[in-house]
Amino acid sequence: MNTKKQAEQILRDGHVKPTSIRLEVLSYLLGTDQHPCVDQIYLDLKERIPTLSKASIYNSLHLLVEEHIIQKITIEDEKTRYDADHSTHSHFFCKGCGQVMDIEGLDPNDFKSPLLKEFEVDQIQIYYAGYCPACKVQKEDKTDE
Amino acid sequence: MNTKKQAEQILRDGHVKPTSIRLEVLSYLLGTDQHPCVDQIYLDLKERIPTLSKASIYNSLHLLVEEHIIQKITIEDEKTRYDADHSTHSHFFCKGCGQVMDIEGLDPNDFKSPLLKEFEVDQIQIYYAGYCPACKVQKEDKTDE
DNA sequence: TTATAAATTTGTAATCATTACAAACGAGGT
DNA sequence: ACCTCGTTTGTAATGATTACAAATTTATAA
Repeated sequence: MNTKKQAEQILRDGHVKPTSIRLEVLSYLLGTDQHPCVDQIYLDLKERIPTLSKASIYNSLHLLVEEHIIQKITIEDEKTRYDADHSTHSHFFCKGCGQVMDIEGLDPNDFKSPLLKEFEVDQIQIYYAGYCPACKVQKEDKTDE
Repeated sequence: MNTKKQAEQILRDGHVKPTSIRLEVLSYLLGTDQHPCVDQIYLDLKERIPTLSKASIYNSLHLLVEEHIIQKITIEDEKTRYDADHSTHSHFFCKGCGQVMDIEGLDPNDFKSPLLKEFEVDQIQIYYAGYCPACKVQKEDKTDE
């Protein structure tokens, strides 16, 4: 559970200088499955690093995305979320609780349309929207109370 | 090729009052495969309707999305695009020319992960990012000239 | 260690898409 | 023609993101 060590290794492997803020941001992302937005990352890290600036979060995130170490999730249009897992997997956005969760169990090769033969595909993002199990039940029970 | 008539029919079928701006917006979307953003729609329609306000474009688009007549495309994070085709199909975003194009030839049923059994899935969006055939060639030829 | 250069981080101001909202407008019914 | 209600408009507010210069830290060389 040493995300700091893990982060340092990933940065070195990617030939990105492991500065303090980069380590903090990547380590934070490695330690959560919540797909946080910039504000969430900022507020949580700010508690331990009072001098932290939001611009630094943006700097680090942009660099990490460019270097393909993390990925952007643009499932909602108001704000961008970030994910330390840059492999091809899909996300579910719950309209009820607003959470974004990982959906596994899909083979990325299923998404290679023959129409893409002539394209260079760098990234595949699959988004589902709807209601997660908990919110679905709650919605159906809205006749009570 | 009468997108105005088509738009009117779709609005009536969806029990949405076919006001002038709604007809203009839906008709515009039906007549293009460019997945335009709000500004594009606004600028193009403004030429024929000088009194047009951007707020009206937002009003109409929001209503049409709510009524499932069109769909939002949030493949880029700076701006939202819109598509009159609300069926499940995928989009390719070209990092070279910035275009968003439709990719057909994928069966939506392939995307039903067993993990989603307990979920209520309202929408599936599949995004590819990379380089389209034209931009791919151009990129590879960058040694010339 | 100290001096110097380079990169990073910070704070603030600017930008830009989107939202909020009140006033003006327009179609349908009386 | 008048009234009413929903639509459209214009403008101001919001909020995420970007730009950028100053302050700070890190790396390098003497």
